Amino acid sequence: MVKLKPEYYQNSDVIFLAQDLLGKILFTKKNEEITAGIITETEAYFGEADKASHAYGGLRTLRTEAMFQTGGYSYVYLCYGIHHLFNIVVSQENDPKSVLVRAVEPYEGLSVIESRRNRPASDKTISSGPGSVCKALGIDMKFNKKPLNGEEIWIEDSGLQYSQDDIASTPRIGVAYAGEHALLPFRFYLKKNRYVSKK
DNA sequence: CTGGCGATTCTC
DNA sequence: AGAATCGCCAGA
Repeated sequence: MVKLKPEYYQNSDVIFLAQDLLGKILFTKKNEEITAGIITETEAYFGEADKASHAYGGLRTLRTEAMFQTGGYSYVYLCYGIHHLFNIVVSQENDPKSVLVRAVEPYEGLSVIESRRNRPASDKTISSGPGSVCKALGIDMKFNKKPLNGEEIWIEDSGLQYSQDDIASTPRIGVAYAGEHALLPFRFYLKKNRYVSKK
């Protein structure tokens, strides 16, 4: 397998990328331990015009700064004071589009993932939900604004291909405040995979 | 400076 | 159903 190249992420079609990233494999290396998961669920945030995005209206602050970088970087932030959430920044510089990774299927370093989550890898809740993904793969704020083709965190192309029939789409989770954008069907997941936050 | 709240999860 | 828990942002 090969790491996805920076050009892959510089596509401005975040709706396409959110679906195309399903089946790709997210790796992290922390304390010399490598863990990885197959991406099974994503959400697309389409930038300045998206009322559900942290970058709505072009809001550029210390927190959202990562999203304004060129595609191929990470955006990690803390939610509810407890949970880390991991996003893939896409498109070009100053176009703050991103893909939130909401669930993965454990792929490598299973024993490490199991001890981080204190449950067996066969339990589908081990890495379903954006906070759980980060805990399973050891992602914290130190992983913010990192290039996704580096040595700490990266994504590989598994070669898996899916058709539209394999992918379900629903409104995004937890964005009821986003007015008319709350209902847009920009959450995507693999229908046949158990490791999804909710069907 | 201060107050309210969030792209959530776990436990009761 | 409710708690945990804190950084971020808006408003004063």
